[in-house]
Amino acid sequence: MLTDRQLLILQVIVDDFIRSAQPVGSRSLSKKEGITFSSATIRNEMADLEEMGYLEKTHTSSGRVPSEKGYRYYVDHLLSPQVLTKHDISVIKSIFAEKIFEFEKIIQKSAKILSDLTNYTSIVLGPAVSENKLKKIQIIPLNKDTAVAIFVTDTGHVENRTLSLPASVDASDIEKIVNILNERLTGVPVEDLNDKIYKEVAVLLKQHIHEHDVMLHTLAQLLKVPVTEKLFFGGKMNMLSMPEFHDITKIRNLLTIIDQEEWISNLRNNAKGIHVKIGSENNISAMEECSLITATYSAGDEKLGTIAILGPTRMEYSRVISLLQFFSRDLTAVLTKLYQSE
Amino acid sequence: MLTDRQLLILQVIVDDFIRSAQPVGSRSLSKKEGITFSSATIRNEMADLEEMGYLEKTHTSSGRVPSEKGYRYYVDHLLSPQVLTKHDISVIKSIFAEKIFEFEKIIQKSAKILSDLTNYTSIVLGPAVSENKLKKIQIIPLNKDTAVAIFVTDTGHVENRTLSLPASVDASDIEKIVNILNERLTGVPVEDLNDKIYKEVAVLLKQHIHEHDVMLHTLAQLLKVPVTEKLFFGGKMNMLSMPEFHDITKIRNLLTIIDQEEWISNLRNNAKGIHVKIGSENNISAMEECSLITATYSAGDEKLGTIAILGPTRMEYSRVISLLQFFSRDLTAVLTKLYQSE
DNA sequence: GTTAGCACTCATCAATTGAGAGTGCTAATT
DNA sequence: AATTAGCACTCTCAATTGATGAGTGCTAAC
Repeated sequence: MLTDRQLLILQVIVDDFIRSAQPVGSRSLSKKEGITFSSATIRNEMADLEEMGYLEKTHTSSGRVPSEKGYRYYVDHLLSPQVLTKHDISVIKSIFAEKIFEFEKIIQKSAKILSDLTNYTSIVLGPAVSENKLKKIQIIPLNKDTAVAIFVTDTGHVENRTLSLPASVDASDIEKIVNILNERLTGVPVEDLNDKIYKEVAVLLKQHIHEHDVMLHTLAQLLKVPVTEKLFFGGKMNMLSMPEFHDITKIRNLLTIIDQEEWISNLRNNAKGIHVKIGSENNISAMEECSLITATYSAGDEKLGTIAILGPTRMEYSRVISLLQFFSRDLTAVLTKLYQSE
Repeated sequence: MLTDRQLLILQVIVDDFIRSAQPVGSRSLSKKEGITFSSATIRNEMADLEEMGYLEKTHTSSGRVPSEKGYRYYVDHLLSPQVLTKHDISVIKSIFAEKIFEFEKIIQKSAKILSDLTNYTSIVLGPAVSENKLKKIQIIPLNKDTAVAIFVTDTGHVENRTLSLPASVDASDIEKIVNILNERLTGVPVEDLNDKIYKEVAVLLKQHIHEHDVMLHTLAQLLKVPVTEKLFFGGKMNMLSMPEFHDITKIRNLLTIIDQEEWISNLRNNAKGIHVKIGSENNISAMEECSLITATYSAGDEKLGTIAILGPTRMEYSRVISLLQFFSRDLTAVLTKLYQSE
């Protein structure tokens, strides 16, 4: 167990390192406010903290730097919640100031503002479309053998696909198909559409449409294409200013990873609330020097999406957590009000 | 005017510098194949070329580097068209191999493949939506005071907006509105929609709809939001590997510019054919060490979009131009075949 | 238990050096 | 008159050195 003095020293080291990105030495530490003991004492304590794995040295005679374990302890036990400034609050409120409510615009703006406020990279995930329920399907012919299929979900998400029509299918057929689809598929979650098509729609198509097998195949093809999940970034380039990423190859790896959407979609599975992943906890080698703080937002009780801030492990945890907390609460309030009118 | 020997020297210097990124000295040049004169002669010629502005020195006793003027001359007069390898050709052909024709997918894939083939950054612009003609408008209510408006254009582009409905507007009103809109606006270029709404639709709304003024205002609001032009990037991070961009701040400026879409939309105004912009010809300070090669693609005679490759001024002009030429011809052929069936 | 003191380590910076690649100029060669 | 060999000179780059300073660990004194 850590003594009070060790906790204090750990906290001050982490705070200082977060601010300066420089290893913290015993002498400079001893001069800090609130530190009443000498540098020698601090050295002894530091040695103990290092042995326990909370601190590290960059080379034999450098100051100490927090280890991942150190950050983890700091986040779990030593974090003093930061009070947001009036400016922070007003900037966040400004996101919701616009009159026309366009969900996509809101989360896009959120990504921008969160990265500006933190100077880190922000990632905002929209509601998982695959869980949305279908509201309406339309098929709009463009010319004699191409058409656009449009799917609208209950949250207002619009998905569209181009399809090629069999030569023998005419306008009245399409009308019939669209009617069947809407009748059978309205209210069905997007992820179940493919199933339903085969189970329920196939039979009806057979009864009413000449080229039912070709059409069935075409429709199924359309639904195979994964839906475009809404996803916005802010401040991708902020990482370039961090001293820990002065190395071109590191930056390259990191930015390349950021652009890959696989790991991001995993964020959707996060439980409600705020989560902090530090360094290797992210399980991605290019992100070993990064921390990721995620929060969720909801409408009523239903979790809709996720907001994340990506920064160096030397991240302002306290500030970012406060910002995310405040932002997610605000966004949830707005969305709850909006959707309860349904 | 330049002598044949000066032309030869200029060409070899540019070729060599493109390959190595190292200043070219007279001695190493004299050993090159096809060079039959001594290093001293070359030094004299180099001095002349420098005086005329085709070459530069990085410092007093370094080798020579092509100047912008040098590159310009090289591109305009010395370029030997590069023959594409079988591999290049088959990779490009593979873009069009898929059966389902989804335009967006094709240009997205094109961006990826062009950046892989060149190791530069590729930018692919879809057809200018604002010139598309409206095919169909739909308004789909989500709940009692929100709805989604969907616009489909003749090229199959789908644009959607969320709108809030005045309380007094009911389903039958919406149906009427949609009918009026479709009757009056089908075939109208997207960029003229706003005009037409006021000129023609306003009157009709007044006759048939109670809340015509609110609805008119809402509709006009919707059309004010700029359309989302299709735009895809490939290999943004390729620039990080170029020796000329080893400097973090340069990279930061460049990547930040790339992400801004203003300058890219200007590319739409390009005339048909291939264009090369070298360094400061781009009129963007962060791109002073970059060249941009653009090509257009069409369907039949109608220009649809633009493809661009962004690389360092020390770019493999010959290869990139050949690739773009081949690619744009192929894409145009595919699109022409597709749209002539209308 | 705490701290002063000291020997020691290591990074960083500036100055120095030598090698190498390159130039410009001049004088000799063709 | 054009070309080239030769040479002095310039500049970069990498390696070396030494001084400085921030830091540590340990020991002995408080």
